[in-house]
Amino acid sequence: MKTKDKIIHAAIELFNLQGEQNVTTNHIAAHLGMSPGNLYYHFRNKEDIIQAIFDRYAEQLNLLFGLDDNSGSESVGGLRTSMRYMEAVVGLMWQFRFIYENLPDILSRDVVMAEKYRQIQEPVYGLMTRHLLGLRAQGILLANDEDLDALLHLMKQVLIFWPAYLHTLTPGGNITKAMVYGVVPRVFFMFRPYMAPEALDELRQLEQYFQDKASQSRVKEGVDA
Amino acid sequence: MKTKDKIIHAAIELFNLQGEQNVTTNHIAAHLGMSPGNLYYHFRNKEDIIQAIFDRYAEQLNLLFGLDDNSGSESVGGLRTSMRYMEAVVGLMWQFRFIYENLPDILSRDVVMAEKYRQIQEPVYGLMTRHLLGLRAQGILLANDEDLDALLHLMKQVLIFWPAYLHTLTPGGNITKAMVYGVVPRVFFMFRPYMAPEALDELRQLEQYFQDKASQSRVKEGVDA
DNA sequence: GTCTATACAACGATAGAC
DNA sequence: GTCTATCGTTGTATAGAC
Repeated sequence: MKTKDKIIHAAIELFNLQGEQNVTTNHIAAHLGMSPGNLYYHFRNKEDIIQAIFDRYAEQLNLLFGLDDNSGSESVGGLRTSMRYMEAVVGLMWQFRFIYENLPDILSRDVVMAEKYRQIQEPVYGLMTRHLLGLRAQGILLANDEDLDALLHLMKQVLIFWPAYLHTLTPGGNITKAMVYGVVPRVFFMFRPYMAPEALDELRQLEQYFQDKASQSRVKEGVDA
Repeated sequence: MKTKDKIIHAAIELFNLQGEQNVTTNHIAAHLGMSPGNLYYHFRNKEDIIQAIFDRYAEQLNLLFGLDDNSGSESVGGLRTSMRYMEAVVGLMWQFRFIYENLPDILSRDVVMAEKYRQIQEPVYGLMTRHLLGLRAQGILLANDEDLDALLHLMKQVLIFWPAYLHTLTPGGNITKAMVYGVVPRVFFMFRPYMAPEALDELRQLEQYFQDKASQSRVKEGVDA
């Protein structure tokens, strides 16, 4: 693994564990048994490191949501696809939780990153809009345009700030992957009043699936920290 | 006005305007045309100032939610009371928005404040639980215990992180009071599927009331910054 | 590429005169 | 109560040898 990658990796780990603001460039270097000077050979400054992490985040996001394949054949998908999206979100939320935990702070400190963030998120919400419209076309979701939009934005806010919310609830401040999975039933709860009765059964199954996931990761907690 | 109060006042203003972490004790002193030494005569350190602000916040919260009057005569109230609560929340969110905008950060930096925060919030959510149960008893709200609890926690998260969410949406990062009012229709939207049909009309009136409020403050924007 | 050593700036906080 | 002056610490970042 290249030194640059090692630094990025260590930075993510320390940021997640101790909070981005509590981790200095010296900490990162020390954690790698490396001199601060060496770190600055590979990165201009701390912001530069965070930006590199953001790029990784964007990469994974595009990959998981299939935003790269410009094959034009975007599968609308049913509730199974919704589930895949939720898994992607939860995975990213865990992997890059320091971003979610201090979003306003990180964005307000660097205008470039704020712009980058919005450009990363935008296509995802385009995709989600099309996905919800698809669910409605299939008769799974029963809602007018206005309600669909409200649901989308509500979901957006709840998802983005879920790690931050967990952070305020836990005294020590350390959240677990199982806790992150806890957002799924909440999102489903918001959609339930708008689900077609026939689809409720499948939704229940998906909810069960996520509950199992949550307990699985509760067992192997710390392994994939 | 006593110097101590002036400092608190200035601190709140600067924190709200520029973000708590971007405001140093020197900035506060300079803003008041005062020496740093003088500021430190009145407060032991920066945390001390923030704690004082927290105490003010708690005071106002207790006042607005009537948590002081231990007369035992807690009026359960209908939707008009819900409205009063919403106004209280929005008002506090605006007045102390820097707290809401960087909650995880502020709490993680100071364990004492984290505990204080939880002790401030707790009775409010007790009150809100009783209020929602009251609405159900009056036939305004139709939901089982589980759904009521889910609604409460969802509302809690949406409200607390509304200013932070707005912060991520606005490029400059400066939010307005009118924008803060925007959370009200979202909260109402979450409850709508569980409202009794007879109550929907009154809900619509309340929504109109808040829309007017929002445009009013849009006009006098900056006056009560 | 990596190290040691160090410059530099910012901020928090204090001492002591008035 | 308020000032001026200043210290100490910490974190960012660079210079220059290896």
